[in-house]
Amino acid sequence: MAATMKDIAKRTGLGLATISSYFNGGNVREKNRAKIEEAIEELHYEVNEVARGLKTNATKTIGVVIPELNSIFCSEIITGMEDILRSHGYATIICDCRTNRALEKDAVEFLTRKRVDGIINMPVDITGSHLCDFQKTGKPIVLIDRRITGVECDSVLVDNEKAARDAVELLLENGHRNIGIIGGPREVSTAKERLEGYCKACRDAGIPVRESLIYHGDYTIQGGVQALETLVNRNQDMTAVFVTNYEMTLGAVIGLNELGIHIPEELSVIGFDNLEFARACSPKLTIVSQPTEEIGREVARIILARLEGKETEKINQKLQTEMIMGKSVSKICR
Amino acid sequence: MAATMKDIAKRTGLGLATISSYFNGGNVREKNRAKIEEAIEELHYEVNEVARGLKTNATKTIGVVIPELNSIFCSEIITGMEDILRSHGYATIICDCRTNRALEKDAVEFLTRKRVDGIINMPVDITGSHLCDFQKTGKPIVLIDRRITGVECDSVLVDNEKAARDAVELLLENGHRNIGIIGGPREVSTAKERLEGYCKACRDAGIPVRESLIYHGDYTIQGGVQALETLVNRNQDMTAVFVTNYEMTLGAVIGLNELGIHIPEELSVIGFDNLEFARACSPKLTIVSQPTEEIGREVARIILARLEGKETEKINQKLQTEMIMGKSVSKICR
DNA sequence: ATGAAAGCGCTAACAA
DNA sequence: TTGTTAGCGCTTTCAT
Repeated sequence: MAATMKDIAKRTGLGLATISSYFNGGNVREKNRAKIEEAIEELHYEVNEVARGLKTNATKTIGVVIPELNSIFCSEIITGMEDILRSHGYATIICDCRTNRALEKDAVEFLTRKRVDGIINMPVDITGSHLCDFQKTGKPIVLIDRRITGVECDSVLVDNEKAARDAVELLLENGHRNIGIIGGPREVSTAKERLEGYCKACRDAGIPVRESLIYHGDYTIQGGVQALETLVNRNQDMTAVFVTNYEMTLGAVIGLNELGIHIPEELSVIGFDNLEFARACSPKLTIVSQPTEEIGREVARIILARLEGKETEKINQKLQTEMIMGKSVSKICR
Repeated sequence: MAATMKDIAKRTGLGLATISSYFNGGNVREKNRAKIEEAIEELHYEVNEVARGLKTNATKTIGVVIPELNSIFCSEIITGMEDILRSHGYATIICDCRTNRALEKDAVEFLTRKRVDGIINMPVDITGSHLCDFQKTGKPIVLIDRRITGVECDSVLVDNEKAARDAVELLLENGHRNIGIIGGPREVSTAKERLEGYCKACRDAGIPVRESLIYHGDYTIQGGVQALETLVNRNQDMTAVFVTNYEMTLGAVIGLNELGIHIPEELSVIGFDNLEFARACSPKLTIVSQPTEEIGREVARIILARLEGKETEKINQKLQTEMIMGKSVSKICR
């Protein structure tokens, strides 16, 4: 068995309170401090955070529930976030719910039993019903990327409408009129907002929105392949396509590749996320880039503030995206 | 405050042991069972796993320490693994140590304090010194992907030598003689083995290994870009290059792109991992593909077996890779 | 089948 | 500053 504080007390002849005080930054006489440190060394003592957690009712653990770990948008956010949280003594338990509402609910219950101090969630269930019980514990919840209807809590989102508007306007400026969009699932807020940006940009340019140019994808690679094929087949006059997340962008490029369609001569493309992938495409892909690092940092900052009891008003951060110019958009002269 | 077993006891008039027995599959009279269930419902009771962990000396939590979460090889392995572990009631705390030995050591100590029941590690420190103290607890450690020298434990590896040999032999069969390799860090076992496979294949074909064709990269994207540029510059006669992980493959493709070198006319390429990226390349990239899902499954299986006290002998799994044919290798006629 | 009580390793209130 | 002690919520004997 591992050494306990009792062992240290016995070995040093001190009381438990002194040892505890030592670990919690209290005042301990220099002599005793040395004794304690020696004992720790000898016994290879490590604080038992489980026991501490039981007593303090705080596990120093944050639960993270996301749709797909194996998605670069998620993993980039988590990387930065976890770094900060760990440096503040918090562990993160990550639950990948495979874009499945039932699994998402399971994950939150699981984390509730684990008594995590807070939950960070990129929600799949837009009603937020999976979070209701946890919220009753009074512990903080921070939402990433997507809005939900049922639950009021802090969130870090991206200005998706503007992101899409920027992309579509770039295409319009280059003379494109028949622009396809590979959107996301109808119920996901980011997808709605991106589609809305697309529609607004078109309308503002006096171009009627045509249903056949809109494809509601599922944010997966294979979905992107299929979306591209469908759009190409049913729109002979389409000269450009805007793809609204990374996985589908990858899928669309695969589709174009396998159909032998050349970018940008035959079809202009604007993708989403993953700068490095964009650079690896030939010609380099023009993309909308989300500030994943910043999202991770902000989420960490917000939940830490809540855990320390700061911040009273709801925080609803909205971050901006950036267009990264490549060579995948051609100029059309009429 | 959340409800406790005491609250249920009070509400049902039963003793604590009965409630506990109910939760742990013991025999409880049907009448009482119903009463308990009603109370759970009413009080929104959720087991406190922290308290349970303190008592049972098992947290039902596994620590995972990896070099980079934001690497597809890692995230694919973790995805499958976490799925299985969670379905067995285990949480996974993931620590991304940023390919840094000091952070890796910190992570293991952190997990030790958290009293995780076991550690899964894709090691950065090849001496394994970061694992020594944890190993003394008698809890299981499973290594992924890389060998270490100091510590004896279960591992799930890949046959890297064969993987590299397959790739190089394919190039040789197609008439290539001046084959470059973008290898990994000298001290990492996978890199050594892949380089060894490259060297053996060359020697077996009667081709002397030329130092200038070997680049020791760092397994990062930017490292891949630089490696490719270096190899191309110092080997005018190089007709093919073998890249030994995904990030560097992405980097190499970026480099080729930016230098305007065509695959495979000017340079044949064999990459590593990420089938989808390979499909998105034009022409489709030929790659060595590692069985990430299987690795994840095996790791989960092994650590679960250990946790249940099964398995006595050290397990050293070695899985095979697969060549996925694309069109990035040209045939050279002489 | 159920109840009473001890104790897992820690913190914190109180006393000294 | 340091020691004593109660108790966090659970499991687990040991009785009954």
